[in-house]
Amino acid sequence: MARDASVTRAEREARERVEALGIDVDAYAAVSNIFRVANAVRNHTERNLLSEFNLSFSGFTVLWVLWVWGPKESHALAEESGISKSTLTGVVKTLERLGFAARKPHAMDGRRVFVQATRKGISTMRRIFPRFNDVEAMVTRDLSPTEKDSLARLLRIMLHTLES
Amino acid sequence: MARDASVTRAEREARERVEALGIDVDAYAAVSNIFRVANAVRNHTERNLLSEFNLSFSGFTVLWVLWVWGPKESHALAEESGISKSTLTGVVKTLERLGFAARKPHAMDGRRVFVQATRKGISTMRRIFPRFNDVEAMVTRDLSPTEKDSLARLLRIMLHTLES
DNA sequence: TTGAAATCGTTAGGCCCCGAACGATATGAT
DNA sequence: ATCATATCGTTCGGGGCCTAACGATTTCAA
Repeated sequence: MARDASVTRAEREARERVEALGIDVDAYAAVSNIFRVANAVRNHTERNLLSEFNLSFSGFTVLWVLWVWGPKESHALAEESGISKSTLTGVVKTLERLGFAARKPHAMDGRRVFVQATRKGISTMRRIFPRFNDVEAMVTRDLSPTEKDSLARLLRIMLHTLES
Repeated sequence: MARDASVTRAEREARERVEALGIDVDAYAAVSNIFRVANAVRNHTERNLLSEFNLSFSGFTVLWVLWVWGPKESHALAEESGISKSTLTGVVKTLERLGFAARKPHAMDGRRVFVQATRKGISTMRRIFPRFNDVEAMVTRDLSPTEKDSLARLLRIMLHTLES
């Protein structure tokens, strides 16, 4: 089947409803499709892969960060995972219950806490990540390598805009 | 300032850690950046705009669908909003409490329920949406119109892939 | 016409999500 | 040495998010 880049029905309806308001339609189309894709991929991954390991998407993300970066302090781990400190507290509790991560107090500073992946957490990530990447490859299978690269590049520009 | 499309520190670290595993790096970069941007924009919007109206991002989305499409049955409204039926039940409760939406029983079928935006909901959307679009324009301000269009097009291809 | 099957929206249970407030700890100026 | 200030991670309260199970209703075949 030829790949399909046509505007979805929802998007078309929305355009008509909103056209009169002096809206930046290009910006709307770009951003709303980011949400749609993120939502769809997240749900697909949770249902078809992560549920098998009792991991939420956030749990997976946090464990992934620990795997890539090694032990991290809570505030940095939350920042890197894109969630708040208070959310991280709950997610780490879940990861501890599953045996995937552990807390470690800071030697010099009684306020700080390190979080690290356990051996079980690491070996689990080694099993999950290739399959997670299979999903990433699947959802981008109708894009050429150049287009994937271009997509990532455009999104990176947005990230830098947001950070400034 | 010249716009910045450089690879973020996190992404660079991840690549090094993961390179050995035979990973599709282009797919990884594209998908992970979609999540990063979606997360950042969602949080920014909730904090700086929607909180003013006591709306969550989902509440906004549902109200937006009702505004664009008019009254809808629950299952279709959930589908269109990208959330489950059970989540919708809670979100509509909140919208009702805020006076933005109302339930209406189906005349012929006792199982079905219509949800519609109230006058207050509609007038509120007319105030919010242009400001929401301002955010969309802001986060894409470093992309040319052609690039925004290209971004939306690539994402649409992914959406169609996911739906098939 | 009646009973099994399908289809609604809701509820139950468990986790994620945030901001605000809190207690514990550390820092730094006096 | 002390005490105000800053900075940790956690708790609290209120929503959002899912799947599974449920009650109510409708459909349709026997």
